[in-house]
Amino acid sequence: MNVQSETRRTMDKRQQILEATADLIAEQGLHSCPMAMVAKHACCGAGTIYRYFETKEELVQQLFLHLTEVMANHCMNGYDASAGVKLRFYSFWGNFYRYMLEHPRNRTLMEQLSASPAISELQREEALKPMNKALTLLLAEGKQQQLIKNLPDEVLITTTFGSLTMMAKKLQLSPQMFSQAVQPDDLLNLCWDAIKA
Amino acid sequence: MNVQSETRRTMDKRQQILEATADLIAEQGLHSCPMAMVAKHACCGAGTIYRYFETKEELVQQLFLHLTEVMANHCMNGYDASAGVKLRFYSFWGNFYRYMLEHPRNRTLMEQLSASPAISELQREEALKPMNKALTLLLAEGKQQQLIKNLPDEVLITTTFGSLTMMAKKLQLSPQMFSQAVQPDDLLNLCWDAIKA
DNA sequence: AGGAACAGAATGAACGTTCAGTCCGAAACG
DNA sequence: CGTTTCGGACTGAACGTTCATTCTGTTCCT
Repeated sequence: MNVQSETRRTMDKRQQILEATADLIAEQGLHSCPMAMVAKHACCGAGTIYRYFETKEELVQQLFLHLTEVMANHCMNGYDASAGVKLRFYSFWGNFYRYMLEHPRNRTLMEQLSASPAISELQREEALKPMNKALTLLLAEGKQQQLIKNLPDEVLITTTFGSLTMMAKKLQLSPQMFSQAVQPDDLLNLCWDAIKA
Repeated sequence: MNVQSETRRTMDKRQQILEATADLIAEQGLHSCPMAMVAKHACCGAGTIYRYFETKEELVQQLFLHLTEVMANHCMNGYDASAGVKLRFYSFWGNFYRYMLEHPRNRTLMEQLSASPAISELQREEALKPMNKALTLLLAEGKQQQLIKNLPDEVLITTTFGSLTMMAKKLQLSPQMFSQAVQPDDLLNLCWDAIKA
């Protein structure tokens, strides 16, 4: 058996366990997802999980890293680094917002894990670095062209991130509170108005 | 013993237990705050807690309600319902943001409890209703005067709330990421620009 | 004295983790 | 080619720990 298929076989079960964990945490919360139930949902014995993850804590951390990576990739979908500042802003954050809306399970998970002490702040920062790289370039260009407020990048990123995240959360948890449909473009306009000079 | 002092005496111990719970959850997270430790920090026996709260779950819910109420009150500090729209906006959200910055423990708590299945979405909505009442009036007036975008109130509130909440969180958890000091007024300007027509 | 409030040891359930044994495919051997 | 041996992936019952909750005896107040 070559390395490739060995890796594949291993990855598959690992992936099953990660998926099972994701489903359970999203549905019931971190504290009511016993390893025995993860095992059941992943169709394996409890002991098997420990062949792939040293502890439950590590399992959860790996899940978080996996999620973040997938999300960051979605944000960069069709991102044209040579396009204009405003267009790139809409592309990036539009991808982000749509991802959150279309993957409520993952949205819930990221929220739960981001609030949990199971994930250290350092891990969170590390996981988001790739996302921030593209944004830093974007904002630098925007500031230079005087399109964007001259505030620290972290402020511009954090406020936009916060707005869209909270909106996606509200729409998922209390859709009945929104009498009219909410257009993603309205939100992006709102975020753009916030940071534009 | 009259009703008043009976209430007072009871409230004091109840309060101690709530405070102890708040400290422990904020420091270690919901899952690592055993009742025995709550009792120790509240300087009482474990059994005593059950004289004031039926279960741990109820204790946590009461804590959440208490926190929300205190915070909502702070937001209304010095709120002059007859002042102009923009001024009221700055007053309300300025109070909110400052409260979050100055009470990091409570901020962390609200975040943890808001993400936890221990608190139902219904409870969360109920708790925030008083806050929303003032804001609804404010936004209606702003829209009428064409100062504010004609979007659903929930959108305007949620995005502002999200921005400020996320900023307070970032500043608390990763202060080193902000090279320059962040002026609250800069943030409020940013939020105002977001929602202004 | 009598009753309410309290403390903390006792209880039992739930959970993460371990480990002794099973299973299965691949190599080694006849 | 058929049989045996081997190794490691896998299982799930069992273990020890931790925790919420209860219970029983004690203290405090009137």
